[in-house]
Amino acid sequence: MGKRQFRLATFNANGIRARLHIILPWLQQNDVDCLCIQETKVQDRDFPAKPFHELGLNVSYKGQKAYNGVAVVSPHIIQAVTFGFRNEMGEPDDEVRLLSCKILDVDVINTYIPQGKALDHPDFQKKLLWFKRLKTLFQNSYDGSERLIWCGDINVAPEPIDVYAPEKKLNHVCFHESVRQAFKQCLDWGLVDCFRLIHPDEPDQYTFYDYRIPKALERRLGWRIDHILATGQLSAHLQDCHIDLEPRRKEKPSDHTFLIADFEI
DNA sequence: ATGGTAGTAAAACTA
Repeated sequence: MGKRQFRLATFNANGIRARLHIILPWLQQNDVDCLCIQETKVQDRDFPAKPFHELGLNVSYKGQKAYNGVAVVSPHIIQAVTFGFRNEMGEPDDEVRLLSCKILDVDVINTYIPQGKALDHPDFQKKLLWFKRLKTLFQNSYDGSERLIWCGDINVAPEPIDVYAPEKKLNHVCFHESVRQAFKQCLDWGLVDCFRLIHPDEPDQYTFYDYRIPKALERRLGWRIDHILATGQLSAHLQDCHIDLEPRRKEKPSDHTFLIADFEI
């Protein structure tokens, strides 16, 4: 394996058709090997594949009307694409929230994890279960020695430093002790938080700013809920990881930002 | 204590 850079980015688009004015110029200016997108909010027959192809980029995607949807964009061949989990019957489940693929010999798992709605809502139990299913997927499909990246909108702020006013968020579905633990137990399989590896204790580093909070960015009222997690042998070759606030500076800004990691592979 | 905005897609629903 000759040494080369591998740049991966993740972005919750919150409607990919409404974010092309952000995503397409960004792809031209940022040489990524893989961009993972969540919340495309479009069914496959309406997915805007053409503008990506016109930039010489490949794209794999699966979505549904109005909600969810995942996509991967790459200048390389997107290999071994699968969607969702497999149940006991071998049937796929949650296909519009999980895209697995392989790019340049790096295994990539792009996820949009359920937000959970409320602690006492059935969706929150589904969210907790998601982390168990993911750990099982890691255990069953990988041996830990691969170059594996799990990324996406994880909908968890892992530590108090990862959200504003954490003392007021203890019963929030993205910060409750149970969900933070579920996330951590998943990482225990053998994954490292790339952002915190580079920036161990930098506060006010957020990937999401709620539209409903006026001047959230200026007031630093955000969450670090989008993540890039890498296996040991990959994280050992992590060169950089940073949040790109470009989507917030455009007209029609997005509520999430780009998170970017550079590896040497 | 509640609502604040945005996307999808056609009235709510999700975040």
